[in-house]
Amino acid sequence: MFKDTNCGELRKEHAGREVRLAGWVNRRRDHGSLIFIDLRDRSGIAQVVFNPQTAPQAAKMAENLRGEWVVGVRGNVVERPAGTENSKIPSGDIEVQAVELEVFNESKPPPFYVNDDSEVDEALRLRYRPIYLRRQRIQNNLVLRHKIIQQMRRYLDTRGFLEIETPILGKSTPEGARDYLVPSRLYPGSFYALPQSPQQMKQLLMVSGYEKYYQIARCFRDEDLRADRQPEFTQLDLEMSFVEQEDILALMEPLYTSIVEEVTPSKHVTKPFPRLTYKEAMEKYGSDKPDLRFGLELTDLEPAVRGTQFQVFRQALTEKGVVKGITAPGCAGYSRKQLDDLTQMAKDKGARGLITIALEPGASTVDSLSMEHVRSVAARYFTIDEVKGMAHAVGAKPSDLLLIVAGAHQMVNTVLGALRLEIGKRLHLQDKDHMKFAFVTDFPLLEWNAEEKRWNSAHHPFTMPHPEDIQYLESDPARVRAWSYDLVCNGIEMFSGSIRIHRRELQERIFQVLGYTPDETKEKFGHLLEAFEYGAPPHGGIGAGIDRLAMIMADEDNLREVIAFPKTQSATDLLFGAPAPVGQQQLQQVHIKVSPPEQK
RNA sequence: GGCCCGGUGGUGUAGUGGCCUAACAUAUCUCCCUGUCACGGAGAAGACCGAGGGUUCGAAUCCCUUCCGGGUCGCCA
Repeated sequence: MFKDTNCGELRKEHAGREVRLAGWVNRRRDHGSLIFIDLRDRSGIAQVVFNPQTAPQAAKMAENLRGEWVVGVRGNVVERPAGTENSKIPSGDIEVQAVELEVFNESKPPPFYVNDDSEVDEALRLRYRPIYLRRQRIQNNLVLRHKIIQQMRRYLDTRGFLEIETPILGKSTPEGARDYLVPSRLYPGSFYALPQSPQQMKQLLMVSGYEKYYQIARCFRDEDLRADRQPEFTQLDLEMSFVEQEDILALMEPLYTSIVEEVTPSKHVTKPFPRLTYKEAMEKYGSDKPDLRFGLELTDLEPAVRGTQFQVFRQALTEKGVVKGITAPGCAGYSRKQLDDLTQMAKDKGARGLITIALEPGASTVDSLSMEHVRSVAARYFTIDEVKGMAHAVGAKPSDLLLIVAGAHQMVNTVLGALRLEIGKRLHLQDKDHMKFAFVTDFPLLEWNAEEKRWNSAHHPFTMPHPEDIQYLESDPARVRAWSYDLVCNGIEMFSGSIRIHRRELQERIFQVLGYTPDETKEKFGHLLEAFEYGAPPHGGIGAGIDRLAMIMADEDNLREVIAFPKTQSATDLLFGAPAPVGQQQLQQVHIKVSPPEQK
């Protein structure tokens, strides 16, 4: 070993000891003859002093050191002279007086600063990833990620779970995201697909009697990227036999609370996790993954405006739509521009428009409001009682702003949900140190795909319908609730899971509702259906995004900061240059002929 | 595929029609400095403004095309 001590672990107790350190030159302070080096390794930083009087040769060499050179130092740990301690670093009470210096490797000036957290162009972060990964911040993030995964393994191991690996080379299945394909050399024209998740594999493991399975599984989806979506990502994939929904939730809640408590104790977790049904989530928050760190709930305003003369509301109500609103506290003073921005946002999400009503602070209470305190483009259509009624309903006070959307039920919820988040953001109601988890249950089993004119699985086709609703599978598919559940946190989906179907007949019925012919079903899912004929236990599980969990625990707003080697938004790897063309010979081996894309 | 934002010395920014022969900070190089810790001081070098085309007497700045990065809608069972 070139080192016997980690830089960041040196403390007062080590004074008097001779140590060998090795690491990178984080900073150099050259005082002419005295030279200070901040030496950095994974553990942190230690100050090394080169004194020409005590170690002339090392001091001479030290004059040439520059940032990011890799060096080894032999020296003596001493307490710093009184008054020169540095309280900013843990090893700041001591320093190492160098006796001997060895340069393992020099470094060109790095393409960006390693020793601070300054902004770096994303392309540079990716192009020079090995250097970017030296930064303290991302090292912390990767350590945090490691700890999350360790806690998962620890927790599940003590509860009798087995970690079992499943293949990466699998078979393409319909439904879901676009697959990444891998051509077969031995079978011309045939392809493997990389798993979108090990869903069917883990269900088969249940059939095999493993009862409690998990895996830290890499998943692949060939869809467009987002700040919180990479083409390959990591899931905690988990499945259990002989369980009901309640058993899974009871297992998962302590897992997540223990992760946060162990890994980021400074963050606050609300226990127990609140639960809401999909319906409640949509009605109150306009989202199936609500951010519960703040209120501003959506409220039905129909009772307050039932008799209104305002045509927009009347029409919405006659057409079986709804009128709902939220309060933006203290926003009555919003400018025309700010209101226009909100209106535009509402329109982008599908609303015909947005009704804003500013309650100016002139009145002391809602009841003492008069029309002169009400600022709204629709003011002249409302009676003061209607305004008061709406204000009471959404809990608004003078100086607040009401945002109201009328129209089709679902659209109104979605639009107000987006506005709610926007107001929450503007008013800084999203506390990063609060991990507000919640379970969302009772999702619909199916969703109508208007484009393809057929029913899609809301979760996936293996989800167990609510037993009470099975009778409506064919007659009223939209009415069927699923035995599925999500965990959300701060407006982000943390995991998604369900109780699965374990009987062939029911699974076949579902495929039929999804529009598959018996032949297609047999061809695409025969292996699973067959397995169900040999004693499949009731089972269920989850798939949990590990990258996203790490992201919010690390206070990052982009997945790339918690992944060592991420891809760009256009799914390229700027470090390796992937994807890249391959030679003719390689293509021939896998029987691929490339046809160039059509010219525009 | 649509929409939006960005690309200026190594890095991060400023400059949005003439004052730009492009500014500032930092990094780099040279010299000085024995208690600094984002050390300090003096000096030097370094970009023709992502690329191509156009408008104009004049373009980093306006327009078009294109490349790259980012955000977002669609998409993501």
